[in-house]
Amino acid sequence: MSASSSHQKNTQRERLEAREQNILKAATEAFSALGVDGTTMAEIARRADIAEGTLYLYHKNKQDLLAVVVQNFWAELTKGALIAVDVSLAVMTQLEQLATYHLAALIQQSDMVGLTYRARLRHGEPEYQLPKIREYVRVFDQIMERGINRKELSEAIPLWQCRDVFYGALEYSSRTLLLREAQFDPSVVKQLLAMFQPYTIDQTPAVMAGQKDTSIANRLEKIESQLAKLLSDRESN
Amino acid sequence: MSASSSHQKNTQRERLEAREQNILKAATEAFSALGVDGTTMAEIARRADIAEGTLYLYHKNKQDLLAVVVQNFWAELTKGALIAVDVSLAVMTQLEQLATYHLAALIQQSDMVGLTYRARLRHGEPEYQLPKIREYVRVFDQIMERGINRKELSEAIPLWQCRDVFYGALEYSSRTLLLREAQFDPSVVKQLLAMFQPYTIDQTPAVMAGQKDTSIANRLEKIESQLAKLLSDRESN
DNA sequence: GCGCTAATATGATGGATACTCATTTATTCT
DNA sequence: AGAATAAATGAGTATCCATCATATTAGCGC
Repeated sequence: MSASSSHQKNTQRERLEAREQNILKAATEAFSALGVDGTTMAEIARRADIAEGTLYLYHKNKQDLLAVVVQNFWAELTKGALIAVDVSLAVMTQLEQLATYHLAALIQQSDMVGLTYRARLRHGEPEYQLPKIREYVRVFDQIMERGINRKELSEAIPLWQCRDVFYGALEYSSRTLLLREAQFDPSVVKQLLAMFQPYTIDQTPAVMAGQKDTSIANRLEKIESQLAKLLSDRESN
Repeated sequence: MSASSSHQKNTQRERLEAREQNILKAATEAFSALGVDGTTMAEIARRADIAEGTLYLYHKNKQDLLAVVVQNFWAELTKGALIAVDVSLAVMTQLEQLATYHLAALIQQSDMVGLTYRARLRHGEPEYQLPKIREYVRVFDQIMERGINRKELSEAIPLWQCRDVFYGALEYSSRTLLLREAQFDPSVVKQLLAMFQPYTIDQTPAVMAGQKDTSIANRLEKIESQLAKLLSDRESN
């Protein structure tokens, strides 16, 4: 019996955890499918197979439950982002990986993005941002910080401004892509990265610059120096 | 009395219009101050000095009233934007004017931006955008279109992608500025414009190009003219 | 001015729902 | 096993959106 009892204790804890997860899953699916206003607490309880009152043992109110759902979404997104980015590669490549992952995720899970807007609107607290979202955005910051540390990115612009342009452009792009019912479009990422090209610092040392470097800045620089040489040669003649 | 009667008819129409405006004003202030969920239809009716039922003669339901409030906001914003932009100036200057106006307005009226997110979330219709918002965004498009027509902007990038980066960056910047409780920051606009510099086509003739211009377009142009000169010299020799 | 019709306004009422709480059920501890 | 504690329940309450039968007002021919 003591073994059975300890086993029961275990399953009890597990059951609580499982119930918590059940509620989260039920709420996520309901909110996602029916919208916040279209989802009643009764419906969530029904889907989680518990009584309505039980919901309030786990979450203070509907708004709180929504916040948990949304936070969970962004936490998962952060996990995925960290996997999608290969830290060993060039920083611009990392940015491309993250941008691609981000844009695709936002489009694919646009309903969750909608819920996010709704969850942010707590009244009273002045423009509060959910911690898990902040954490996600930090993934962008970290890559750019890394770029500066590795001297692959110019320090000319404040990091947060770079991040705002990058992140904001992607977020809005996902909205317009959805509006035109379009799928993920890699050219959006390409163009955005191109705009950051001027702030990159080329890593290939002059010695091993045998292979082509197609960055515009580099090609221009090479042409300019060649021209300058030609002109000075001409003058000396 | 016929004069009085016609006058009354007039004031009657005016009273209807005035009542409409009263409701709009009351709803705007209430939503803005108390949030959507914090505002009851009774409260709006009280502020507009009418009975609750009367509200429904002017607006189908709460969500509809919110939509009207939000649409009105963006319509006003569009008016202001058209005034803030001087069409006779260089396109990049127009973009700077619009960006400045836009960023300042979003920060100053952040509550309305919050309401906008809420109004967009009609369930059923798939990711619908309010027409007045679309109209506002078109102001951005028009400037860029003008830039291409005037050969001040490169056609290299699809216009809508440019617009997305520009608009999205500003929208997100306003959010982060609010989060750090900062005021309007002109450097945000400056930096954003700088990122579009590579896509501008310089208008100043080569003669007055004394001062350094590091834009890629300009450097290219200079190279081209130098090359042309070299070649023509070679031929004449 | 006066009735008649149409338009407009009202607020009591219904229905729905978020949240509470007294009671019941399950689990833990001795 | 039995007391004590924790968890779950669902009927009940307050609130709020939206409706609708009724009341008020305006328009208009005479």
